[in-house]
Amino acid sequence: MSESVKNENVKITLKDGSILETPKGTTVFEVAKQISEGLARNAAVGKINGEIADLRDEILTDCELSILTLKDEEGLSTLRHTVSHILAYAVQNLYKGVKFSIGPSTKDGFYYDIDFGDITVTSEMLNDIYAEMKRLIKENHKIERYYSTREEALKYFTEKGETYKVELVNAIPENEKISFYKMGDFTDLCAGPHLLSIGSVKAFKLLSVTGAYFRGDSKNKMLTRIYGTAFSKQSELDEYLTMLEEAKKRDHRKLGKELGLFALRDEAPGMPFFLPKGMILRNTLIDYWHEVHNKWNYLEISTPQIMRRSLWETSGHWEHYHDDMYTTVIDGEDFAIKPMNCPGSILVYELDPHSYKELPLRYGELGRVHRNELSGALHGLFRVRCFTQDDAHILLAPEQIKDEVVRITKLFDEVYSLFKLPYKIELSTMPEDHIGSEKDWEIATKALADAITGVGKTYTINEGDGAFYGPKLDFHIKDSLGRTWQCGTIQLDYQLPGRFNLEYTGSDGEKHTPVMIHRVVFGSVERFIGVITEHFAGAFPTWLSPEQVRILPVSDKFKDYAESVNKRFKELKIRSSCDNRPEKIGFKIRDARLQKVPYILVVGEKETGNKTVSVRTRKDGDIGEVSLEKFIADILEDINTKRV
RNA sequence: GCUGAUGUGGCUCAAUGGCAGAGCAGCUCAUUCGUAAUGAGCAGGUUGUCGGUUCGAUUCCGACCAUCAGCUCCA
Repeated sequence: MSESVKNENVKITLKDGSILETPKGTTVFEVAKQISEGLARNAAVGKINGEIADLRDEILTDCELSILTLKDEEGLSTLRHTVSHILAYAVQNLYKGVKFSIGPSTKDGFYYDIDFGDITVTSEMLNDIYAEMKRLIKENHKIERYYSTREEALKYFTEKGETYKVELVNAIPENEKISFYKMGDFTDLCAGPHLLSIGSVKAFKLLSVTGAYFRGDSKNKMLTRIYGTAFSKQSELDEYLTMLEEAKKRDHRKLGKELGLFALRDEAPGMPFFLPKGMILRNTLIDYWHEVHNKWNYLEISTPQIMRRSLWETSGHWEHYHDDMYTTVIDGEDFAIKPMNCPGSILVYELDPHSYKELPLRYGELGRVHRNELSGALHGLFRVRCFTQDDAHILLAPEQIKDEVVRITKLFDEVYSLFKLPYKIELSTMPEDHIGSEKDWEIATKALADAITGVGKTYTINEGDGAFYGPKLDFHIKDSLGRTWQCGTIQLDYQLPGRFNLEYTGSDGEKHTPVMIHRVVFGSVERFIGVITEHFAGAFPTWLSPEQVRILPVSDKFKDYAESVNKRFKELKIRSSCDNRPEKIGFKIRDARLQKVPYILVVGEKETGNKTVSVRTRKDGDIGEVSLEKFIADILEDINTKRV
């Protein structure tokens, strides 16, 4: 590599802003080594001009360089990527005749897709593979990078019978270099970057084996995918594994059953039943939604479940969304059960002529939609076929977009903050299957980006993931276990209003076509309930708890006092109940604790005499005797401030 | 939809080519109790559905349905 050096001075701006000048012919890697021997030895990875790169053979002038450690997000993904190659190396050593596909890092770890031929991979085999990986790491193989021509690469993989790799080489665009990484006897096609050597891998685990299609296409052969994860330190790996266990305990499907929130039945796959307690939670959430949307000047509407085919043809859904729609025939004509609420809102807008003075016009709708999701994709409340979008369709003038998106972002912030859910914003751009001109898409995409930058937030770009009618902003919230969920979206739509010939009269007296914004905060009420169930581990904040207080008389003798307290709570609209069963107090407490009731009140002789209650909170346990009035003041404050 | 696994009282889980079992929950009785399980008894099942093999199927085979882990898709 060094013989190809022909650049002038290397002038590098470091992460901290300082500038480093080095003599002619220095590679970035050498600079990196100078800056921090330790870090560079492990990672050999940095960001050059903002792009993540393998530093070992990059020669650049005037670049900005930041060296990554294994703790940085990108450094960690490099580590995981390398571990996936070690996995493949171990498999190559242990099993003959296997063929390799790809082995990338993912958000939480890595995987490698391997064609094991007729062999079924068992968990014992995972143990063997793990042991072999450990052995290889101990041998601390160096990782070397080199390039080859397309012909050489094809020849190499064809001779080895690596048919998947041949396909992968063929898929590499003409102008890109074909790069290989070699560790010991294992050579793999890979764009990198990778660690310098594998000895620095300290903590990894193989997690599961599943099937996955080559290149994600179900027409291709199903390969064996081995999942694993890796961290820079053992303690971080342990923490992650603990988190996985905790997540299992919090599974909303399990909690939903235990707490009596919702149920799924074979008779309606993917269409949840809400049970009395789940209904209280749901209605409380919806009451809050009304409160917020009232405050931000939304007008609530409700539109029909089933509408005529012609409507969906005009909207484009009949053509672009048909596979996901349930259809029916009424009086010999085709109808569709709505998969989206937007066409309904448009019909409402069409009822009257509109002036620019009315805009932005914000229609809110808790619209129940049905989508024919793949049976294999159904999952509790997270992926269902029938759900309620907390939808809104905003019609406005193009020049109002930025301000309106800013307003929506503020509303979102208010809602997510209430649940203590931090979030990240993602901007999705034009997909292949789209309607409208590229020019319109460009304008729309820029408007969204500008609004977010305008409120001082940042976003990442998700190329080609927009809806078919426009670009969108997705809000990914992060729960208490650090998992992310896509909830809110703001979709800009220059297409639908035009398709329906919507108009408003401008200040110039001329007719103009409004722009439409589709947006949801919760995303789906059902899924949001699933998310917060896991986020709070079923211990909902008092304002959301289906049962806020449970009163436990110590024995039958104190039932009357318990009931009088209960009656008082009911008058104050506090959700309470009395556990009058002839059981011991310990038993009743256990039961109330398992149901995650935020306040448990024990009443016996003392409390009856003093007009007090003995309070046991979900959070702090037994906090002793408190006057009834004081308790009422406290719980009302908890509820009214929606304390989390 | 695809690949693989699973399906046994309300729940969690045993067992078996020959009468299906436990714990919890439920019901009854006794206990009236002070901060995470009082005791005794009773009841509860066409083993997901349909078909096949068999003297006999819950067990073996097939189809279907659902669920789970993924792929894919997405709120």
